[in-house]
Amino acid sequence: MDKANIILDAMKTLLEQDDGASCSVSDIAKKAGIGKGSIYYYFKSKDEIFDALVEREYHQIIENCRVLMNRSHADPAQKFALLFRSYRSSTSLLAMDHYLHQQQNAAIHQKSLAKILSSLSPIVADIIRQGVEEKSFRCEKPQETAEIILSVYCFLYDPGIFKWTPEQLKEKASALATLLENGLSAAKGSFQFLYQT
Amino acid sequence: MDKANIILDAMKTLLEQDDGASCSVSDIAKKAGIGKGSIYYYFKSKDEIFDALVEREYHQIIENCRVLMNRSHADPAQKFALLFRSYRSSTSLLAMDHYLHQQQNAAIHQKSLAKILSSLSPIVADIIRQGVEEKSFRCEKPQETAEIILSVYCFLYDPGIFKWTPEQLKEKASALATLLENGLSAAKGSFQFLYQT
DNA sequence: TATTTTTTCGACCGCTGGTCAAGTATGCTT
DNA sequence: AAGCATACTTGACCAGCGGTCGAAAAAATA
Repeated sequence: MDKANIILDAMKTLLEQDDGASCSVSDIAKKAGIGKGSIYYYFKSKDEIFDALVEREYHQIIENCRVLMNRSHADPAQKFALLFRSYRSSTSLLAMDHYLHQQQNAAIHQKSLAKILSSLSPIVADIIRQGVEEKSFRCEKPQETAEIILSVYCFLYDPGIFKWTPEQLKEKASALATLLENGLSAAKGSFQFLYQT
Repeated sequence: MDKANIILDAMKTLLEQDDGASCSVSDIAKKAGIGKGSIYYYFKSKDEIFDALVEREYHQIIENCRVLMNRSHADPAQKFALLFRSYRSSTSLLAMDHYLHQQQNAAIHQKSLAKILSSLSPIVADIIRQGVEEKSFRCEKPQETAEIILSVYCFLYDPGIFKWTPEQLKEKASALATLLENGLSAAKGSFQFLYQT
């Protein structure tokens, strides 16, 4: 296997340890079974390792979402729900996700949120465009609107940033659903899936 | 003056310098004209100094916003614009902002964003409620809706997370304005202030 | 085989946030 | 004034960090 990927695996393993283990470059080297200097032969900084890991871990998930959307012939509102559920279940399998929500991993967490938003937003934008074509939505700026929706999802719903109760989350989801239904001139109930589990 | 505030002043001064990066505890001590050990007599960690500074600096800004809103008798849309501009100009004076947008400070950055959102959302919610009373808005969940608006503002517009060009920012602001106008059933153009200037 | 190129390595560097025993200033009690 | 306790100050010191580097080993090329 690629040496770079061995390093990424080592880091991932460290991030998944629940004791909140430190994740220094030396630790990564030790876990990967190589010298610390070798790390810097493949990556030029620790930040670059972070970036590469985020890139690698989320790539497959995003790709699955993309394929799912391309294959689906459902109406836009249903596609929204489908995408939402697919993404939800994928990330819940990602053990790393849970550990990103710890204070000490705030930097990589932030990067991964940015990656998710920029990768998913074109997919969401396509759904909105389809909705506009089929006259079930009205929206002049699908890409930007998608980013707005996702930023709420990434930020406000993030358990690492806010500690909402399930009831509070439901209220927020319901408010978002209403805002979107009116904001996109969609049929009432189109976004019910957001707060129904 | 309070010793703790002298320390905070020293840190603030350092953060306001162009290079910004060098802000070690030793630097703070030197600037404050005290020994490094004394810092730890008043704060138990560097993070705690950060927290105290964020708390101190944002408290006044938020308070100003609150007073401004209480005194204003404008209609809700104008209040929105007023709040938006007041907050914008206040934070632009806050040189600290730049420091928060560096990788290594992601944790405290996240904390300050959360603080901003939870402090400002009740104020925004009150504006929405006023709009509902005056029939210029329609909204069932003002508090949650306020949080949604602010989370877009805190996350998507954050220069530490995303590197949008001014043009891109304007597009997003315009999309948000449209979404809010429709989402709150507000008059067209109510949220123009978001993307003008 | 000889020579060049790629890869590995850990001692080392400057710097960080944080600790601590020792010392000084302050104010209270008698 | 003297004795004493408490509040405060200090910089040398520490472990650990991300990152560097020259030397050595391994692999590729001739």
